[in-house]
Amino acid sequence: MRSYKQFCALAKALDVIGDRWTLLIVRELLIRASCRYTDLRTGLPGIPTNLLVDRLRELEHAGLIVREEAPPPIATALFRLTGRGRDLEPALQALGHWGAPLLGKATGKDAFRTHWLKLPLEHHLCDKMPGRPPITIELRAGDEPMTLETVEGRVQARPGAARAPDAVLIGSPQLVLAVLTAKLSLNDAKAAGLRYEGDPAILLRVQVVSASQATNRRRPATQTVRSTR
Amino acid sequence: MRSYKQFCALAKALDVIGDRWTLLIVRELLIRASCRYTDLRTGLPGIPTNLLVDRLRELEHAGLIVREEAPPPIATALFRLTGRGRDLEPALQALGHWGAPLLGKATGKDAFRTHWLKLPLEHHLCDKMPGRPPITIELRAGDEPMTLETVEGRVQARPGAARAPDAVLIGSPQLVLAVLTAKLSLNDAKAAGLRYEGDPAILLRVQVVSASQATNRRRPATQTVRSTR
DNA sequence: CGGCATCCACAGTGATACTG
DNA sequence: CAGTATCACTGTGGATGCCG
Repeated sequence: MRSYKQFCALAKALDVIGDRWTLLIVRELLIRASCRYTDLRTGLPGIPTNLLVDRLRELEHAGLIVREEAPPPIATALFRLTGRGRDLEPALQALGHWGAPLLGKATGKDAFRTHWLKLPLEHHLCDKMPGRPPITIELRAGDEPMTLETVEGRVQARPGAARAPDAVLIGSPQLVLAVLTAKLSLNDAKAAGLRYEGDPAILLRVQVVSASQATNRRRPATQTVRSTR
Repeated sequence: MRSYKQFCALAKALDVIGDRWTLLIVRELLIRASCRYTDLRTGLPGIPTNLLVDRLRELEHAGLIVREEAPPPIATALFRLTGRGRDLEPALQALGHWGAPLLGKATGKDAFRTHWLKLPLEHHLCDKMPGRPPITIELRAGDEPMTLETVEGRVQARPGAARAPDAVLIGSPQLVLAVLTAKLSLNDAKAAGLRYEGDPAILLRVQVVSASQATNRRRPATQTVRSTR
């Protein structure tokens, strides 16, 4: 990408990550921590292979990722974020938060990968009863199942099915997301085609509060405005 | 911009603001609140005129800005952000925060506009002695002076010189920024060419604490800004 | 002068085919 | 599997022209 040649932190950031596809590659690596080339391709439907290679080289050169040559069990190179790359997470979350309303008018023709839910869900959901025994919720909304688990008051998401889930949500990504973020009540979602197995109280325990504000984030000493009211 | 066609909030956000120059236009409107076409051009050195027009139309179509036709005193159209547009500020701040370290290796050939300092400074600085009488600091680092004023524990920046500043910083953008964000001590900065007029204690009152973390943010959800006094 | 529209050379992108 | 190579196309940047 051409540089904007402006002495401005935002412009400098865009000089590095403003290229098409770049932030989506970072998204994949934030979700997976360690990706093979093929993982990236399947997580980035639509990217031309030459662009993926170009971007990986640029990201490596910019110090946001490293390519590691095959630890013995695997016969391929792995890509992972450096600390500097992981530092982009707050910016990605902010952009994702801003973009969330745009998911409403999704055409249904959009590609979807279940693991894309990981960042927004871990960011917005939290365990409201951290004292109780942990729970497990399985989501089936796309190419593969995803499991939510409560851990120390937070909610962690990982790809794969759960062994003995306390609840299971089955439906379109739109519906599953709308229910978890409380934009839709469970009953409304059921009416719209969602299938729910398990005690409805399970859902309430992690469901986001006001559909817009929540705090699941670790976040150092000084915290921003807390929405008490 | 072509859509990524992914059911992902980040991808949807990039569909809207991922185009080249778009976020920099939003930056200008966050700084100025109301811009003429010419203000945008001078605030965006390097942008081709046709691209500016294209982007303004796209932004208007996407509902991030509105163009208002000339309130009588002025004989031109004005552009301003909608609420949806202003909602991008956290994302811009996050990206700017991430990009800040890149300003270190600036070539000196970069363009600079003093008003670009407004967002980062208001975000990072705060008044550590909000009980004391307010103070005023004038910065001279680029095309025009900029004035910092303490208001209710926060620091506000506005373009223009101060009438009776308690301190004046004169030097390159790099130096002025490094001193205010405490990446450089006042003495080191002076040695590097900064000129400082006034009591050094004035600077300490607003200078950022740890060079990385600070909280100056407004945002109790009630209202945005009533900038014009 | 402010606010564009037009033209053109070229770099970046996207789709597909090919290879070690 | 992990890329390279090719090529049509589109978006960008730079210049310049127009008009009230």
